[in-house]
Amino acid sequence: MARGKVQMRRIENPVHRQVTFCKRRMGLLKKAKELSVLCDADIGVIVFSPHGKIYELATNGNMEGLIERYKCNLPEAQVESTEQNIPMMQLMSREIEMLKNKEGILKAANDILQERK
Amino acid sequence: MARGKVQMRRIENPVHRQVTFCKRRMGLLKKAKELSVLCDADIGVIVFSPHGKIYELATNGNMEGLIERYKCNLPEAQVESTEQNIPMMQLMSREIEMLKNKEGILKAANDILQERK
DNA sequence: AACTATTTATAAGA
DNA sequence: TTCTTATAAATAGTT
Repeated sequence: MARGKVQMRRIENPVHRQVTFCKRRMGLLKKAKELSVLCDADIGVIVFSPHGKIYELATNGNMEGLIERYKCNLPEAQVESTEQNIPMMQLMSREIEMLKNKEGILKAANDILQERK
Repeated sequence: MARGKVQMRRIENPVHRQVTFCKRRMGLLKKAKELSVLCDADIGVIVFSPHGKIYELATNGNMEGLIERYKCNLPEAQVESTEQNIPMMQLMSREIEMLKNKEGILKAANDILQERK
């Protein structure tokens, strides 16, 4: 956003990524607080870093309460949502599968380009 | 933030407040998406409007899962985290990270090839 | 962590 | 709500 546009994709350089994460995370939480104050809204933000560290903001000071309120307002059927009961391991399995698929697609694209060269 | 600074307090004019709510809400969600993509983070945002309407974003596409993950990582909850699953979860975390790195390398290779073409 | 050149977000107006 | 535009704010690259 400054001194050059940024491409909307994962920053590969770990140092650069960490710095940007820190800067933008602060920016995001600031924006959330501002929206909350200016417009009288309740806002919850949860951020999981790539390494699993959690950063959070609940403008009403209570994330648990905010989550409860969120769940109470979900369309009826979701109370017994299966998603809620899916163990973490299953979620991770899905992510791994998705990433492997992506990898396959990228490799294929790569191969095609190399042949043309 | 433009054509005049804004005071950090509730906007009293209802029309003005509604317009600002709409604009800034979109801005907040955009920022959250950007942070997620650039820095490989999972982010959940829940916004309750003053009238109780809910706006939400879960960058992994699943707010329920994100909330579960959040709850699992709360200090109180960590006690009941079954030790049995920890080693497997760590292995899976590593695999996910490795796959993401691979993805980045492949994308970069792809870009280089495309430029040469 | 601080500094700026730029990009982005957005307040006010239409 | 949507568009425009002047200006405030955020931030990418650098030191």
